[in-house]
Amino acid sequence: MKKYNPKLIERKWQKKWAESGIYKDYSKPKKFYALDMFPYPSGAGLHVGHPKGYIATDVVSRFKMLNGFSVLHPMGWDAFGLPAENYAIQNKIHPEAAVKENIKTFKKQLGLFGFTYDWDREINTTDPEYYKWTQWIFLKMFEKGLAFESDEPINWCPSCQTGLALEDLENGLCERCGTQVVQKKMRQWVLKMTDYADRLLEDLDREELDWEKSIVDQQKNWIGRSEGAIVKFSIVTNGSLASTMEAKLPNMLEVFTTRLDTIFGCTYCVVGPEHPIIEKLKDQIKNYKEVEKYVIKAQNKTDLERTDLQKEKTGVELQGIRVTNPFNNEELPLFVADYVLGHYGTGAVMAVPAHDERDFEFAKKYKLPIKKVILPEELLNIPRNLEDIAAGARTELRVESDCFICDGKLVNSGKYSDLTSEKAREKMAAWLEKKKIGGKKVNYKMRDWVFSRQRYWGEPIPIIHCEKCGTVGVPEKDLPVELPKVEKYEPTGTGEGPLANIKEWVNAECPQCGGPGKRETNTMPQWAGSSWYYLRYIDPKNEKELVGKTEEKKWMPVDLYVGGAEHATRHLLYARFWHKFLYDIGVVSTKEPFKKLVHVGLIQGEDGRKMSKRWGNVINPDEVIFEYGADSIRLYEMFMGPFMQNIAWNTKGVVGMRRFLDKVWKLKSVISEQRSVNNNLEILLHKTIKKVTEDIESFRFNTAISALMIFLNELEKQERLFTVHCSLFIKLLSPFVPHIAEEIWEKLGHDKSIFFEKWPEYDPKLIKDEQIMLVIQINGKVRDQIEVASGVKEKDAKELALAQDKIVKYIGDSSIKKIIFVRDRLINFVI
RNA sequence: GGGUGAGUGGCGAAAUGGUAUACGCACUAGCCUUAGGAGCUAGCGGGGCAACCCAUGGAGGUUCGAAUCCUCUCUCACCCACCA
Repeated sequence: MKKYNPKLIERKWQKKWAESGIYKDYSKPKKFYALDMFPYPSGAGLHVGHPKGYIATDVVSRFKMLNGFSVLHPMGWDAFGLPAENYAIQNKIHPEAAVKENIKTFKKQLGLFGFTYDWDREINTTDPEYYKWTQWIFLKMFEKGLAFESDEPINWCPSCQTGLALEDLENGLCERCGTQVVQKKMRQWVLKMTDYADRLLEDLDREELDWEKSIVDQQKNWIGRSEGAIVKFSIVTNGSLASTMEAKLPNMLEVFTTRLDTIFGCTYCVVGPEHPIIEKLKDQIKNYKEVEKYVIKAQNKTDLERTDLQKEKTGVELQGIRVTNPFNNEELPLFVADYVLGHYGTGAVMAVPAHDERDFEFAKKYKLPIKKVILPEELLNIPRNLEDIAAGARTELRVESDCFICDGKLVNSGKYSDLTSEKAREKMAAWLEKKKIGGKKVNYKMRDWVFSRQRYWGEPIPIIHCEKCGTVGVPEKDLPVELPKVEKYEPTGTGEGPLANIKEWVNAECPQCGGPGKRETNTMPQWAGSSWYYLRYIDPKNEKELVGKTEEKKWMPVDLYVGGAEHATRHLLYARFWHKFLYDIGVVSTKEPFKKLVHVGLIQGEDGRKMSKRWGNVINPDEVIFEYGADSIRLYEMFMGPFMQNIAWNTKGVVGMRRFLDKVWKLKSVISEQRSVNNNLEILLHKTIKKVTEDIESFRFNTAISALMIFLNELEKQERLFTVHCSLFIKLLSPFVPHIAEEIWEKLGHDKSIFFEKWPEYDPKLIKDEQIMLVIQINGKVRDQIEVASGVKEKDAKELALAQDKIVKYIGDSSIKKIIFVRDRLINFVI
């Protein structure tokens, strides 16, 4: 018998699979679309952590094939964007060349694992034939008014020299390079994602959406819907209402609040430093110099400084300006303070120090009045019975500081006093609406998507600026607008993209009037191409449409999507947004793109830290495969623990998997005859079929594999092995370790691939043991166990149990108070 | 500060109200071997000669019975964070 030699076997089968194209049978009636988050091909190549998710989708894909599904399992490259470009700049290669090189490496590395990818469907986001459609989607959004130009200040990374979306920040630092982001006012393309906020939120609760709770919660949190109200405070300047229409001065200050019930406790109002009212009322503000100084200082602060929770709150009163609370006509001071954010709500708030911690802090510092208008309900119904107090009935009653931020009952609130917070909010909002000075309003934390980057390596935005016609979309027939090949592509830092330097590219005819125009020089962000790629796999060669209708209907939605949890609020939100837009314009037929979403846990370095060059703890899969074989690493990564959990790599673990496969390999030589007998092994086999089937379906690969190991251990104890047992066992193993499974299958005398076989079904009659071990407990403690026929009745079990010496001894003279009998499991005597 | 999840042998972990520690790694002893980063056999939570007792971060509770459910508490990880 030859030794198990994974190198030979794996090369042989990978070649055979590629030649025969067994994975490309898309003719079966049932479909399954298995998708991995495609990688961006970095220069470092794959480490052992990357393939974990890919292995899982491959296991499920093969499992589904065996269960009679047509399986679409594609792979491609997300190659635009900052990481690829920064890598190219650092290594002084053109990004296009770098990407080409890196893809080659990645593809070679992935090839070693024996995945079922249909490489005919390979896509690359930097391919003009691909980004033609990315640009097409942008144009459609532009046509519908969802893509527009804006001059709002945005987050600017001084190191990457580009604007960033809110989603690209980590604690106010650039997510890519860690540089502090600054606010910069500049012309930007923005996608109106907030128009879809409600649908993005609501559809997360759709029944057919089988997503992990943590990711659903993260998205909900990010979208951040909050129901509140707008209240208009009238503005009083120098003692009179500022409604002189001639001067066009604003006469109302709009604030947003979720706690309208606390409005009688409002003792001042605050606007953020960005608020336009400051500029507009500058002549009325007595201390304008001081105010201006504060505003400039606040604007120069980085986001990190400004949002630092530890820092003390600061602000300046706008002297000469007062605002009036419409509910009680009280005149209140107005402040500017940078704890109020310009971009959320109306950029202005009513401050209620008694019931908001931030206002409380500010009011204490500036000695502003604090007026209580909400009391905890418990305080109003103090229990008469002192014993209740002793019993802890009032543990809920805790007023730790003078600031009470929960709902309760209103006091000192005019006709609204004695109402609960919830009721008061309803009534007050209704009153505001009646008086036309505000009303209910829903706000979102999520902001529109800042969609332009001042960089070279991205999809050109297909827009031409014409002096006469303004911004004009490039006609569909002229797509793609190809990214020009240039020598110099470093960022300019001026706010224009590097493309601005290429005169012959920039100057273009206006598609509308034929006059001189200039091309848009900003490019799209990294996330553009990945926002719809799953659709292109379905119909990658289609030149006329983004995706053909028939093909789209056949494959969508994606049945299984596997990837890292870090994409919960960016890629997954952007993709859902684009998908909903494509649904609205009739390109796709499903409301949501991804049916089941599973996130893959990180594989950390052997030192428990994140695998990275910096720590020198990177494990290269090529070397592991060279040493132990692809099947061993596949098996190990699925066995190492719960799929979603982060776990440190341990090469010793791969050794164990190799030992297991060595034993599997040896089995084939001792198979003696083809016969089935009904014995314990048969029962175990059917139990194993059940367990492996269920575990693969629910992503519990680790326990599926352990069941297979238990079965092998049992097989090894047998004197004679029967072909039927071994065949079924190999089939169960095949999704995990396809190469060795094929080889053994062939050696067993089959001339067709094991993946043309049918997945084994268990016999429900066989998974019931005939004899079971019945546990005997006394007062819940295990004291003995007896072998009895399964399905034994309580009466018989009791008799048998009470006949055991040990039990007799334990019970002694005590009387049995109660007997608990759990069928086929235990009998418990309470004495 | 908010959200989510998790704490079980030397290590990765299993068990979702019913025999805690399956399976794998590491380790120990023995066999085989010129040798072993190979293979085989046995052992492997702690204590005890034993009968047994004690153990799932900690403290209570519910239950005939709790790693699992409830209350409090400690620790760790990830995500969000002045969102009014």
